[in-house]
Amino acid sequence: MSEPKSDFLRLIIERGYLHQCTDLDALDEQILNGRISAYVGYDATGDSLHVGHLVSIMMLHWMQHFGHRPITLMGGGTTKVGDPSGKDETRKMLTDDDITANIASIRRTFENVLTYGEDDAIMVNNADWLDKLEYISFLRDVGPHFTINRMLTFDSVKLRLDREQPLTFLEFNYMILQAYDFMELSRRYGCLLQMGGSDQWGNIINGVELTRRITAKQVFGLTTPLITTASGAKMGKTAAGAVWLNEDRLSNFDYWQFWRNTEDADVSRFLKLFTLLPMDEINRLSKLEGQELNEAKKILATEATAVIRGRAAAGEAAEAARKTFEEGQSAEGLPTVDVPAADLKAGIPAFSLFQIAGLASSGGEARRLVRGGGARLNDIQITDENQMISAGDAVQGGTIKLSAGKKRHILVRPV
RNA sequence: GGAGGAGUGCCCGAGUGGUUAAAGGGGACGGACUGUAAAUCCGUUGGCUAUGCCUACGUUGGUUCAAAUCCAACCUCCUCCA
Repeated sequence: MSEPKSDFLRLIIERGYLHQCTDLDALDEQILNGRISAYVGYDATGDSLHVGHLVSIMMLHWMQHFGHRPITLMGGGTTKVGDPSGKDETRKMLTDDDITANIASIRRTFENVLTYGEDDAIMVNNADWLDKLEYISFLRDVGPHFTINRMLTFDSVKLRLDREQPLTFLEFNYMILQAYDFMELSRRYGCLLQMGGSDQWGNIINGVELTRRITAKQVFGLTTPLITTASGAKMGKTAAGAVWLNEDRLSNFDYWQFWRNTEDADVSRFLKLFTLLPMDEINRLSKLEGQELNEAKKILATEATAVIRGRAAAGEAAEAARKTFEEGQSAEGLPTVDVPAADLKAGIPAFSLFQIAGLASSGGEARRLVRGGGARLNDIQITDENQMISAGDAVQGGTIKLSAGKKRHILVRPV
């Protein structure tokens, strides 16, 4: 395949977003011909996406950047069915209310990255059409285009069957519905392209083929690589769990810290994937070595945070980090936990307060933290796990700073 | 349907009557060293109203002073045969 001519494809290749594409040359031509619409589907199982979704979100952003129309498809309908990919167990069923709330919550993240509007990015919910499907007519329209033989060869199905894990008929239908989504988006919005992670390749292909067979239109699929860290770990796993994109799940400070703690070997790649910095700037930063590379990491952290949390939030997080780590003082931008003033007045044992602050998941863990010498109160090491901490320990600003290790800091605020 | 094997802590995996909250490894957390990196080294790693108590080795019941370990039934998975 020749070097693409469109800015969009050139950029995503240069920045490392491309894994596979159904027909790169033809897609390139379509993009050159004018504005296209492209979509990525997101599950509505949770109330926030996490960094694992970030690559595809960036793709949507770049789409819009180059004047195309990104569509965020929320799986309000498919979530009721459950994607069997990569799972051995059937998911618990969510209610319509849960799903609606999840979609609203996820949308808040997207609003920082995309511009929504009549003629801009749109968010659609596949429940809008899936909920209304009539079984027999749906079967007659779509059913003939899928053979069971082929469906059984798809990894999402095959893996489950190979392990003799139950796969319900409900879940078995997931891939058909996802394929149907693509066709529906093609019909409704002239959507030409579906993007997604490499694990979605099979599902995407189904949509491309179904659309071709029923509407005789060529649509395209494009996948992004699975991003792992240089050490081989899947990205975005921390002790606290996933690295959430929603602020109410993970503070701006902690989100910034996640990027700040990137391994040296990942800095260049992550700058390309997760920031909007121009390539010559990234190339310059990538040349930094040793201690200087820390500057690149700070830029990575701030820029990556700015994309998802906004420029202001990124700046505050960077400033809070600077004060905390470079000047060693407690800063306002640190994550804060509210504790009833009455409780604090009476005094709370140190181990208990660490647990309340979320720095330890159990009292025992908090006690161990203290015993190991990793617990600090207002930057002074705590030696007695039962030490009472009370309102009198509040410093300027009326908050109490707790630290677990060198990197995790929390301000406790009496309310 | 028949024969055999297996189910252990977050994960992998050792353990075949008491000294087992359960070896070892991974992961994670803390400490040292650094650059808020990696690598390395040290420590910790079920819960609690905590020098004690409670809960844990697929499930339920049983034997025993004492069970992850023995017995029975059941559930699940793997291999071979039909």
